[in-house]
Amino acid sequence: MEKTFDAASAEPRITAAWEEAGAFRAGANAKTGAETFCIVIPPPNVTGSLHMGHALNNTLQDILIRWHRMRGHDVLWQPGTDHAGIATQMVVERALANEGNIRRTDMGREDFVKRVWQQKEESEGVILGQLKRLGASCDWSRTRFTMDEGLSDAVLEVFVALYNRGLIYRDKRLVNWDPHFETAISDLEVEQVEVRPQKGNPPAKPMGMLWRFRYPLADGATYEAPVKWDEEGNPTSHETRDYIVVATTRPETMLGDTGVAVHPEDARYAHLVGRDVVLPLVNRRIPIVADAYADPEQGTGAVKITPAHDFNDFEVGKRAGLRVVNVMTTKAAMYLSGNAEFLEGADPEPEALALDGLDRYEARERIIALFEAHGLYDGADEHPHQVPHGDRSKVAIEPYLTDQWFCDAATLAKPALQAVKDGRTKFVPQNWEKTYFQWLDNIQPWCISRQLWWGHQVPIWYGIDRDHLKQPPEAASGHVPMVEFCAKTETEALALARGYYGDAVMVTLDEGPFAATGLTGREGLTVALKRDEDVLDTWFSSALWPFSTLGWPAETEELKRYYKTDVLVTGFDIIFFWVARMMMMGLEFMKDGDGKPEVPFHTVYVHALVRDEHGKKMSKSLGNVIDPLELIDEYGADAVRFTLTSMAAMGRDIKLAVSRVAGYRNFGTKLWNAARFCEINECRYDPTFDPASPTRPVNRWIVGETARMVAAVDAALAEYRFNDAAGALYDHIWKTFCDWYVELAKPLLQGEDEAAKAETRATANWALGQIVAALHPIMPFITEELWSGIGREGMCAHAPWPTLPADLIDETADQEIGWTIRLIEGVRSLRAEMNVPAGAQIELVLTGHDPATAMRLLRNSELVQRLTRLREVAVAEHAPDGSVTFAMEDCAVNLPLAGVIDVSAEKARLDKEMGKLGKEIGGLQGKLANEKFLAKAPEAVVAEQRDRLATAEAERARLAQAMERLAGLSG
RNA sequence: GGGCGGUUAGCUCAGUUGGUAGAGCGCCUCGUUUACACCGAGGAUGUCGGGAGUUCGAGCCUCUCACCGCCCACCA
Repeated sequence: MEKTFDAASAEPRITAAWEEAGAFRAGANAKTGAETFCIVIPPPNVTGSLHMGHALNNTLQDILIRWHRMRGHDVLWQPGTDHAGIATQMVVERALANEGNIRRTDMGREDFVKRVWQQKEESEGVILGQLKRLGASCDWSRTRFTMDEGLSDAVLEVFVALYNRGLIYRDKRLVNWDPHFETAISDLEVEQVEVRPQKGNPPAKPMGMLWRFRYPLADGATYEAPVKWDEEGNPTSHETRDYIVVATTRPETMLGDTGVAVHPEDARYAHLVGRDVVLPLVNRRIPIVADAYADPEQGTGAVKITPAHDFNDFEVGKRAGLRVVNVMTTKAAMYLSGNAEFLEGADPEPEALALDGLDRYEARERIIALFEAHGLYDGADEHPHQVPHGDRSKVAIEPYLTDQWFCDAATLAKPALQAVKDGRTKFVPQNWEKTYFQWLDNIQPWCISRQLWWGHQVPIWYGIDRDHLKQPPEAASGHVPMVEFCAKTETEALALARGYYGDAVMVTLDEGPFAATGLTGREGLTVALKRDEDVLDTWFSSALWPFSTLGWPAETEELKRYYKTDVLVTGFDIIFFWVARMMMMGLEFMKDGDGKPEVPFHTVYVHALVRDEHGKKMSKSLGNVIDPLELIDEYGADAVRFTLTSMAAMGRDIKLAVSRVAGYRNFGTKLWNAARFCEINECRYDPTFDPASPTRPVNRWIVGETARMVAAVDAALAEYRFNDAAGALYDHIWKTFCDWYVELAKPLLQGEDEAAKAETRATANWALGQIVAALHPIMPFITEELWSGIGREGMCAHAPWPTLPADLIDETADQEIGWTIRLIEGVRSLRAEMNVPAGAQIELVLTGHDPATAMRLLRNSELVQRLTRLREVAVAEHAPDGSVTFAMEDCAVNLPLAGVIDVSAEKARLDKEMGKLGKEIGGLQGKLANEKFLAKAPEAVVAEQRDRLATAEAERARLAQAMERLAGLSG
């Protein structure tokens, strides 16, 4: 064996061997009749590359998967990738721009989508290859893609079913509009960003301010407005005004104002309710209305109402019957000329019309200036506030009135809530349930349509309402009522349409671009159906992942066998996006054996997010990404995996320290060299070895320690305490096995007693085999290499998981070895403290012991001598003069150092030790003198304190004796 | 505004039913004795954020304050 494990060369070789053997196929290594264990991977974006979050997420899944597979369960880890609508479209558009400024719109939809597929084919292998480099043991033969044929079929099936159940519907309402991507997005894809007034004069962008504008009352009306108040808030002076002041953070939307609202009980304005104002610049008469939404404490108490560009205003407008006037394009530029809504009832100033086509921020600046020029500007205050932004585009979203498809999430949420309340699905850690409940309790309709080209196209075809078929085209040029045909295929849609129109009408498909006004029925009897151009939210298909990947809607063997799946492993950032929606869809479409709705998984394990050193989410745009592949290159996948596993306990953030990766690489090397040691000492594999058979305490001890370690790992993994599993392995391997067992075994392995040697060799190999197997789920590569290296047959990935009965733990051997270790540590410590030269051969004299202790020492004297470099070990009545001494619970250990010893230093040392013991004894005595403690504490605790006191007192007595001896010497 | 976390050694963090405070890294001393210098031996370092309470006993439970962070909703 080499001195170190060469991860860079071994990992690809091992990966290939696993693949060739089909080691990760569903059911591989399963015992007959074994229980199933299934995880569906959170599908990475098809154009993505492995980041730290993936590395953590997939390491944890792989640990569970490998653990169960080794235990002989029927395991499936279902892999795949996500088409990731907006993200992928963005990637391809950027690539197109780099290639020479071709825009998506110049290419046309068909060519563009073709181009995205091409990109998908190119990059899918990248992310999957990276998962393989991490060691992920998915059943790669079952890899799926959210837009492949089968999964698309599932999407259609679900859409049509939900449509027919009335749970998907089309609605015209305000949505979050992303002006960059020119699509609607869901509430979840919006993030609030605080905006503050920008520095500079003039500021780069007018924002973070609250501007006040005067809206003149119509017909020259005036009123007395209070301008000063006394301490009790009663007005003391008034002025005559012919205007009302409104305050806004979004001046540009004033072009679409259709009202001004005041609170019904606001005395300042009550008399104005019902009157009109003339909207400046636009010259549109708009009413002053009373609505409780207007907050007298906010701004001026009078609020401009723009139903087309604000969610609250939209509601106010509905209540007050106000018009909805959209003044922006899909790119959030001003849309004025040729905008019939805007022009109706208005007589815009030329300088207002000049704003047409301007970006909203530029328009804002110009409008403020126009108000100033017209003498209607009433000042402004700094007003930092939150502005919604698109999470992908990072631009401010615009509330926008459009037709969109919605999913009735509130209805679907009910069973999803109940399932968690009933414990049919559990969150680990449990506190995430609260987050889940909170969101589902307040869930809004889910906007599922996107105005993108990359995704599952909405399976809806439109045809003109049959009662309007006979109208001449010119009469139908406005809003023509349409009917929807929802079907999985064109053929089915045509059939539905034929049923609707009857035999007298010819129904065809129109492949041309969609336009609502073009949907006229042909005079005579032909209707051309047009398909809805929108695609579905990516998460719509992701929501089906746990059953669509298993073959649904076909009733496959895998679906029967592996649904419901076992545990979903994910970060908390997608509980809403993904977990909740999988719950909804699973419960809506899947049934258990009794025909009852079935959850997609019984456990959701929520892990932390890997963040940068400042606790920020790693992201390309921030440039704070640590690339897991670079870490794998440098330290190997095992080290990266072990690092992430050992940090899995952290609450919400993992701040990655590269130094730890190096440390765990060293840990692998340590194990590697322990295996080398065994090889050099001919510790060969003995298939007939029975771990209960060793007779030497050292061997019995390591068997017991191994059993303890495996039990700890099992218990930890069963409760998803990954870091505890890693910790148990780390301690056992480094401290117990390498630091102590290997050292304690050396005398036996290198001694003359052939029987002891044979037993130790077999035990060492056995213990190493257990270690390698138990470590495999976390460090699959080095363990796979070692498995054959220590003479085992087959793959470590299919090795039987260690099962060690607790009766392998031998208390007697534990005590003997534990005592010996403490003795060795004591001697070493004393030698170091006394500055005894490393080469100095000194002796040890035991005093104050009973015969059993003496025997114990003599049984282990060879070990003790060797590990502490002693010339001789002896027992005596009295310590030799000039000894330094330390106390154990059942003896005093003396090292005669005549001539070397510094008497006063030794006295000081003993003083210090006795002081420490005295303090402990004082505390224990106090406790044991406390009647309440004796009365109320459990007996075991009281007994433990008594033992501890006795030990401490005995040790102090031994040190006191040593002190007396020293007193007889000079110094 | 609602909710959830965090505050433990110089740094990054563990600490599972309350019962002698731990790890890794870093630091100091010694050491290349044939598994390993990606190493070994020894060592130093903590009013467990502040305060109060419950308890025989609190890092852990309760209350409160402070600071840091996240999520949700919303403030024209």
